Amino acid sequence: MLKLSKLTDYAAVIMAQIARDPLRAHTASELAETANLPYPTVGKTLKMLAKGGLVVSRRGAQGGYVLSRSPDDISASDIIVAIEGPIGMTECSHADGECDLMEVCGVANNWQRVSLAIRTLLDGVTLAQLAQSSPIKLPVHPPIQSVTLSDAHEG
Amino acid sequence: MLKLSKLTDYAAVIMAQIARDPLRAHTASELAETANLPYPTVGKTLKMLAKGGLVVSRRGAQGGYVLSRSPDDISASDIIVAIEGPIGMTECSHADGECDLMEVCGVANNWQRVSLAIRTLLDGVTLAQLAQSSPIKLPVHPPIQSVTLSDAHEG
DNA sequence: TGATATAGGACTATTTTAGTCCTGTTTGGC
DNA sequence: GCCAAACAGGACTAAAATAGTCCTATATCA
Repeated sequence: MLKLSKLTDYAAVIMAQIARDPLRAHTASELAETANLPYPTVGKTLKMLAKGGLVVSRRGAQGGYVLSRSPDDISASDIIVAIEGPIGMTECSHADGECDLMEVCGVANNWQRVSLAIRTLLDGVTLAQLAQSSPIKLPVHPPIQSVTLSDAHEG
Repeated sequence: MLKLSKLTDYAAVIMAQIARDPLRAHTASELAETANLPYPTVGKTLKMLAKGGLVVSRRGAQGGYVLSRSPDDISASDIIVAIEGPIGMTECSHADGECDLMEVCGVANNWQRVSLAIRTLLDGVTLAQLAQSSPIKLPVHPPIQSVTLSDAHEG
Protein backbone atom coordinates (compact mmCIF):
# COMPACT_ATOMS: atom_id res chain seq x y z
CA MET A 1 0.00 0.00 0.00
CA LEU A 2 2.97 2.25 -0.55
CA LYS A 3 3.36 2.06 3.17
CA LEU A 4 6.31 3.18 5.18
CA SER A 5 7.82 0.58 7.46
CA LYS A 6 7.14 0.95 11.15
CA LEU A 7 10.73 1.90 11.77
CA THR A 8 10.45 4.77 9.32
CA ASP A 9 7.35 5.89 11.07
CA TYR A 10 9.17 5.83 14.39
CA ALA A 11 12.08 7.65 12.82
CA ALA A 12 9.84 10.49 11.74
CA VAL A 13 8.32 10.79 15.17
CA ILE A 14 11.72 10.74 16.83
CA MET A 15 13.20 13.25 14.42
CA ALA A 16 10.24 15.53 15.00
CA GLN A 17 10.77 15.29 18.74
CA ILE A 18 14.37 16.32 18.42
CA ALA A 19 13.45 19.06 15.98
CA ARG A 20 11.12 20.65 18.48
CA ASP A 21 13.93 21.01 20.99
CA PRO A 22 17.00 21.11 18.80
CA LEU A 23 19.56 22.72 21.07
CA ARG A 24 20.25 19.96 23.57
CA ALA A 25 21.21 16.34 23.07
CA HIS A 26 18.48 13.74 23.46
CA THR A 27 19.22 10.26 24.73
CA ALA A 28 17.60 7.20 23.25
CA SER A 29 15.88 6.36 26.49
CA GLU A 30 14.47 9.84 26.84
CA LEU A 31 13.09 9.77 23.31
CA ALA A 32 11.71 6.29 23.83
CA GLU A 33 9.85 7.36 26.91
CA THR A 34 8.40 10.48 25.34
CA ALA A 35 7.30 8.63 22.24
CA ASN A 36 6.03 5.72 24.26
CA LEU A 37 8.05 3.22 22.27
CA PRO A 38 10.35 0.43 23.45
CA TYR A 39 13.89 1.53 24.11
CA PRO A 40 15.73 -1.09 22.01
CA THR A 41 13.72 -0.19 18.96
CA VAL A 42 14.29 3.51 19.41
CA GLY A 43 17.97 2.83 19.91
CA LYS A 44 18.13 0.88 16.70
CA THR A 45 16.30 3.57 14.82
CA LEU A 46 18.62 6.28 16.06
CA LYS A 47 21.64 4.28 15.03
CA MET A 48 20.25 4.07 11.53
CA LEU A 49 19.57 7.78 11.48
CA ALA A 50 23.11 8.44 12.67
CA LYS A 51 24.50 6.17 10.01
CA GLY A 52 22.44 8.05 7.47
CA GLY A 53 23.95 11.31 8.62
CA LEU A 54 20.72 12.85 9.85
CA VAL A 55 21.68 12.96 13.49
CA VAL A 56 25.02 13.26 15.19
CA SER A 57 25.69 11.15 18.22
CA ARG A 58 27.81 11.77 21.22
CA ARG A 59 28.76 8.94 23.49
CA GLY A 60 29.17 8.77 27.19
CA ALA A 61 27.68 10.74 30.03
CA GLN A 62 25.75 13.78 28.84
CA GLY A 63 25.76 12.20 25.43
CA GLY A 64 22.85 11.67 23.10
CA TYR A 65 21.71 12.75 19.67
CA VAL A 66 21.31 16.08 17.96
CA LEU A 67 20.24 16.91 14.42
CA SER A 68 23.08 17.13 11.96
CA ARG A 69 21.50 20.15 10.29
CA SER A 70 18.50 22.42 10.42
CA PRO A 71 15.03 20.85 10.29
CA ASP A 72 14.51 22.95 7.18
CA ASP A 73 17.33 21.10 5.49
CA ILE A 74 16.13 17.61 6.30
CA SER A 75 13.49 16.17 4.03
CA ALA A 76 11.00 13.36 4.35
CA SER A 77 13.00 11.60 1.64
CA ASP A 78 16.10 11.83 3.76
CA ILE A 79 14.39 10.04 6.62
CA ILE A 80 12.87 7.38 4.42
CA VAL A 81 16.14 6.73 2.65
CA ALA A 82 18.04 6.52 5.94
CA ILE A 83 15.78 3.75 7.17
CA GLU A 84 14.61 1.96 4.04
CA GLY A 85 17.17 2.70 1.40
CA PRO A 86 16.53 4.24 -2.00
CA ILE A 87 12.97 5.21 -2.84
CA GLY A 88 11.48 3.43 -5.81
CA MET A 89 8.13 1.97 -6.63
CA THR A 90 9.41 -1.04 -8.44
CA GLU A 91 12.49 -3.22 -8.36
CA CYS A 92 13.73 -1.59 -11.49
CA SER A 93 13.18 1.99 -10.38
CA HIS A 94 16.81 2.65 -9.65
CA ALA A 95 19.00 0.53 -11.82
CA ASP A 96 18.88 1.34 -15.46
CA GLY A 97 18.41 -2.12 -16.82
CA GLU A 98 18.48 -4.84 -14.18
CA CYS A 99 15.10 -6.49 -14.58
CA ASP A 100 15.14 -9.49 -16.87
CA LEU A 101 11.54 -8.86 -17.81
CA MET A 102 12.45 -5.45 -19.19
CA GLU A 103 11.71 -6.27 -22.80
CA VAL A 104 8.37 -7.76 -22.05
CA CYS A 105 7.39 -5.40 -19.29
CA GLY A 106 6.39 -2.32 -21.20
CA VAL A 107 5.65 -0.18 -18.20
CA ALA A 108 9.02 0.15 -16.48
CA ASN A 109 9.86 3.48 -17.98
CA ASN A 110 6.61 5.02 -16.96
CA TRP A 111 6.69 3.65 -13.42
CA GLN A 112 10.12 5.17 -13.07
CA ARG A 113 8.70 8.53 -13.93
CA VAL A 114 5.90 8.19 -11.46
CA SER A 115 8.43 7.14 -8.90
CA LEU A 116 10.48 10.21 -9.62
CA ALA A 117 7.48 12.45 -9.15
CA ILE A 118 6.84 10.94 -5.74
CA ARG A 119 10.44 11.34 -4.77
CA THR A 120 10.33 14.96 -5.82
CA LEU A 121 7.25 15.46 -3.75
CA LEU A 122 8.90 13.91 -0.71
CA ASP A 123 12.03 15.95 -1.25
CA GLY A 124 9.87 19.01 -0.83
CA VAL A 125 8.55 18.02 2.56
CA THR A 126 10.86 19.15 5.34
CA LEU A 127 11.27 17.85 8.85
CA ALA A 128 10.34 21.32 10.03
CA GLN A 129 7.00 20.90 8.31
CA LEU A 130 6.44 17.42 9.65
CA ALA A 131 7.26 18.56 13.15
CA GLN A 132 4.99 21.55 13.23
CA SER A 133 1.60 21.09 14.80
CA SER A 134 -0.24 23.12 12.21
CA PRO A 135 -0.97 21.01 9.17
CA ILE A 136 1.12 21.45 6.08
CA LYS A 137 -0.65 22.64 3.03
CA LEU A 138 -0.50 20.53 -0.04
CA PRO A 139 -0.86 22.05 -3.47
CA VAL A 140 -3.31 20.58 -5.91
CA HIS A 141 -1.13 18.56 -8.18
CA PRO A 142 -1.26 19.35 -11.87
CA PRO A 143 -2.28 16.33 -13.93
CA ILE A 144 0.50 14.27 -15.39
CA GLN A 145 0.68 14.71 -19.11
CA SER A 146 1.28 12.22 -21.79
CA VAL A 147 3.90 12.79 -24.35
CA THR A 148 2.06 12.48 -27.62
CA LEU A 149 3.57 12.25 -31.02
CA SER A 150 3.02 15.91 -31.63
CA ASP A 151 4.90 17.24 -28.64
CA ALA A 152 7.44 14.55 -27.95
CA HIS A 153 10.82 16.06 -28.41
CA GLU A 154 12.54 14.75 -25.38
CA GLY A 155 14.01 11.32 -24.64
CA MET B 1 11.05 1.96 0.15
CA LEU B 2 7.55 2.92 -0.83
CA LYS B 3 7.72 -0.08 -3.05
CA LEU B 4 4.86 -1.73 -4.81
CA SER B 5 4.42 -5.42 -4.11
CA LYS B 6 5.42 -7.76 -6.89
CA LEU B 7 1.83 -8.67 -7.53
CA THR B 8 0.99 -5.02 -8.10
CA ASP B 9 3.84 -4.80 -10.49
CA TYR B 10 2.57 -7.84 -12.36
CA ALA B 11 -0.90 -6.36 -12.33
CA ALA B 12 0.30 -3.23 -14.06
CA VAL B 13 2.10 -5.22 -16.69
CA ILE B 14 -0.92 -7.42 -17.29
CA MET B 15 -3.33 -4.52 -17.42
CA ALA B 16 -1.08 -2.77 -19.90
CA GLN B 17 -1.03 -5.87 -22.08
CA ILE B 18 -4.79 -5.98 -22.16
CA ALA B 19 -4.99 -2.26 -22.75
CA ARG B 20 -2.87 -2.56 -25.87
CA ASP B 21 -5.34 -4.99 -27.40
CA PRO B 22 -8.58 -4.12 -25.68
CA LEU B 23 -11.18 -5.57 -28.00
CA ARG B 24 -10.77 -9.26 -27.45
CA ALA B 25 -10.74 -11.34 -24.29
CA HIS B 26 -7.37 -12.46 -22.96
CA THR B 27 -6.95 -15.70 -21.07
CA ALA B 28 -4.76 -15.98 -18.02
CA SER B 29 -2.48 -18.46 -19.72
CA GLU B 30 -2.05 -16.25 -22.75
CA LEU B 31 -1.16 -13.26 -20.58
CA ALA B 32 1.19 -15.37 -18.49
CA GLU B 33 3.04 -16.52 -21.54
CA THR B 34 3.37 -13.07 -23.05
CA ALA B 35 4.54 -11.55 -19.79
CA ASN B 36 6.81 -14.47 -19.09
CA LEU B 37 5.32 -15.03 -15.67
CA PRO B 38 4.05 -18.23 -14.03
CA TYR B 39 0.45 -19.03 -14.83
CA PRO B 40 -0.83 -19.55 -11.26
CA THR B 41 0.45 -16.15 -10.23
CA VAL B 42 -1.05 -14.40 -13.21
CA GLY B 43 -4.32 -16.19 -12.52
CA LYS B 44 -4.33 -14.99 -8.96
CA THR B 45 -3.56 -11.45 -10.00
CA LEU B 46 -6.37 -11.41 -12.54
CA LYS B 47 -8.83 -12.65 -9.95
CA MET B 48 -7.89 -9.78 -7.72
CA LEU B 49 -8.26 -7.32 -10.57
CA ALA B 50 -11.67 -8.78 -11.36
CA LYS B 51 -12.71 -8.53 -7.75
CA GLY B 52 -11.56 -4.93 -7.78
CA GLY B 53 -13.75 -4.27 -10.78
CA LEU B 54 -10.96 -3.37 -13.17
CA VAL B 55 -11.46 -6.28 -15.50
CA VAL B 56 -14.51 -8.31 -16.37
CA SER B 57 -14.19 -12.04 -16.64
CA ARG B 58 -16.01 -14.47 -18.80
CA ARG B 59 -15.90 -18.15 -18.04
CA GLY B 60 -15.80 -21.13 -20.25
CA ALA B 61 -14.50 -21.72 -23.71
CA GLN B 62 -13.69 -18.48 -25.51
CA GLY B 63 -13.64 -16.85 -22.08
CA GLY B 64 -11.01 -14.60 -20.58
CA TYR B 65 -10.64 -11.08 -19.34
CA VAL B 66 -11.41 -7.68 -20.77
CA LEU B 67 -11.05 -4.23 -19.24
CA SER B 68 -14.13 -3.03 -17.43
CA ARG B 69 -13.68 0.47 -18.84
CA SER B 70 -11.43 2.55 -21.00
CA PRO B 71 -7.69 2.67 -20.21
CA ASP B 72 -8.18 6.40 -19.84
CA ASP B 73 -10.56 5.79 -16.98
CA ILE B 74 -8.37 3.42 -15.05
CA SER B 75 -5.73 4.97 -12.85
CA ALA B 76 -2.55 3.73 -11.27
CA SER B 77 -4.31 4.15 -7.94
CA ASP B 78 -7.05 1.83 -9.07
CA ILE B 79 -4.57 -0.89 -9.80
CA ILE B 80 -2.67 -0.43 -6.57
CA VAL B 81 -5.84 -0.39 -4.51
CA ALA B 82 -7.16 -3.51 -6.23
CA ILE B 83 -4.08 -5.48 -5.24
CA GLU B 84 -2.87 -3.88 -2.05
CA GLY B 85 -5.84 -2.16 -0.53
CA PRO B 86 -6.12 1.49 0.42
CA ILE B 87 -3.09 3.66 -0.22
CA GLY B 88 -1.57 5.23 2.83
CA MET B 89 1.94 5.85 4.02
CA THR B 90 1.29 5.05 7.64
CA GLU B 91 -1.04 2.84 9.61
CA CYS B 92 -3.07 5.84 10.59
CA SER B 93 -3.40 7.30 7.12
CA HIS B 94 -6.93 6.09 6.60
CA ALA B 95 -8.77 5.87 9.86
CA ASP B 96 -9.34 9.12 11.62
CA GLY B 97 -8.09 8.15 15.01
CA GLU B 98 -7.04 4.56 15.36
CA CYS B 99 -3.43 4.79 16.40
CA ASP B 100 -2.94 4.69 20.15
CA LEU B 101 0.18 6.79 19.83
CA MET B 102 -1.80 9.61 18.30
CA GLU B 103 -1.38 12.03 21.16
CA VAL B 104 2.32 11.52 21.37
CA CYS B 105 2.98 11.14 17.67
CA GLY B 106 2.87 14.71 16.46
CA VAL B 107 3.35 13.94 12.80
CA ALA B 108 0.28 11.91 11.88
CA ASN B 109 -1.64 14.79 10.49
CA ASN B 110 1.17 15.86 8.25
CA TRP B 111 1.94 12.38 6.99
CA GLN B 112 -1.70 12.08 6.06
CA ARG B 113 -1.39 15.13 3.91
CA VAL B 114 1.70 13.86 2.21
CA SER B 115 -0.10 10.60 1.66
CA LEU B 116 -3.00 12.42 0.10
CA ALA B 117 -0.70 14.25 -2.25
CA ILE B 118 0.78 10.97 -3.43
CA ARG B 119 -2.63 9.47 -3.90
CA THR B 120 -3.67 12.49 -5.95
CA LEU B 121 -0.60 12.08 -8.08
CA LEU B 122 -1.36 8.42 -8.68
CA ASP B 123 -4.98 9.20 -9.45
CA GLY B 124 -3.69 11.32 -12.29
CA VAL B 125 -1.73 8.54 -13.93
CA THR B 126 -3.87 6.48 -16.27
CA LEU B 127 -3.47 2.97 -17.53
CA ALA B 128 -3.40 4.42 -21.01
CA GLN B 129 -0.31 6.37 -20.02
CA LEU B 130 1.36 3.43 -18.35
CA ALA B 131 0.71 1.26 -21.37
CA GLN B 132 2.06 3.62 -23.97
CA SER B 133 5.61 3.13 -25.05
CA SER B 134 6.49 6.80 -25.18
CA PRO B 135 7.37 8.03 -21.72
CA ILE B 136 4.83 10.02 -19.78
CA LYS B 137 5.79 13.53 -18.93
CA LEU B 138 5.82 14.50 -15.31
CA PRO B 139 5.31 18.09 -14.31
CA VAL B 140 7.75 19.74 -11.96
CA HIS B 141 5.95 19.61 -8.69
CA PRO B 142 5.38 22.89 -6.87
CA PRO B 143 6.92 22.86 -3.42
CA ILE B 144 4.65 21.94 -0.56
CA GLN B 145 3.88 24.95 1.54
CA SER B 146 3.63 25.27 5.25
CA VAL B 147 0.61 26.81 6.78
CA THR B 148 1.99 29.67 8.80
CA LEU B 149 0.12 31.65 11.38
CA SER B 150 -0.59 34.38 8.90
CA ASP B 151 -2.31 32.27 6.29
CA ALA B 152 -3.79 29.46 8.32
CA HIS B 153 -7.49 29.65 8.03
CA GLU B 154 -8.29 26.09 7.35
CA GLY B 155 -8.58 23.04 9.63
C1' DT C 1 37.50 4.48 37.98
C1' DG C 2 32.71 4.04 37.63
C1' DA C 3 28.36 5.43 35.63
C1' DT C 4 26.28 6.90 31.40
C1' DA C 5 25.61 6.44 26.54
C1' DT C 6 26.22 5.06 21.93
C1' DA C 7 28.34 1.40 18.24
C1' DG C 8 27.88 -2.64 16.04
C1' DG C 9 26.34 -6.82 15.07
C1' DA C 10 24.12 -11.29 15.92
C1' DC C 11 20.05 -13.43 16.68
C1' DT C 12 15.01 -14.69 17.06
C1' DA C 13 10.30 -14.02 16.28
C1' DT C 14 6.69 -12.24 13.69
C1' DT C 15 4.32 -10.78 9.83
C1' DT C 16 3.70 -10.16 5.13
C1' DT C 17 4.09 -11.60 0.60
C1' DA C 18 4.53 -14.87 -2.99
C1' DG C 19 3.40 -18.77 -5.05
C1' DT C 20 0.92 -23.26 -5.67
C1' DC C 21 -2.84 -26.31 -5.84
C1' DC C 22 -7.41 -28.26 -5.47
C1' DT C 23 -12.29 -28.34 -6.13
C1' DG C 24 -16.33 -26.17 -8.03
C1' DT C 25 -18.90 -23.56 -11.60
C1' DT C 26 -19.84 -21.58 -16.09
C1' DT C 27 -19.65 -21.53 -21.13
C1' DG C 28 -19.35 -23.06 -25.82
C1' DG C 29 -18.98 -26.59 -29.30
C1' DC C 30 -19.72 -31.20 -31.09
C1' DG D 1 -25.82 -34.49 -23.20
C1' DC D 2 -21.07 -34.46 -22.80
C1' DC D 3 -16.51 -32.79 -22.89
C1' DA D 4 -13.01 -29.40 -22.87
C1' DA D 5 -11.84 -24.66 -21.89
C1' DA D 6 -11.65 -21.10 -18.52
C1' DC D 7 -12.56 -18.60 -14.40
C1' DA D 8 -13.99 -18.54 -8.95
C1' DG D 9 -12.75 -19.21 -4.50
C1' DG D 10 -10.22 -20.55 -0.96
C1' DA D 11 -6.76 -23.30 1.52
C1' DC D 12 -2.20 -24.08 2.02
C1' DT D 13 3.03 -23.83 1.96
C1' DA D 14 7.21 -21.50 1.36
C1' DA D 15 10.02 -17.67 1.35
C1' DA D 16 11.36 -13.22 2.45
C1' DA D 17 11.18 -8.95 4.78
C1' DT D 18 10.50 -6.60 9.14
C1' DA D 19 10.50 -5.95 13.84
C1' DG D 20 12.30 -6.45 17.98
C1' DT D 21 15.82 -7.99 21.47
C1' DC D 22 20.23 -8.66 23.42
C1' DC D 23 25.18 -8.81 24.07
C1' DT D 24 29.75 -6.97 24.02
C1' DA D 25 32.77 -3.13 22.98
C1' DT D 26 34.00 1.69 23.09
C1' DA D 27 33.81 6.54 24.26
C1' DT D 28 32.94 10.39 27.64
C1' DC D 29 32.38 12.84 31.75
C1' DA D 30 32.68 13.62 36.67
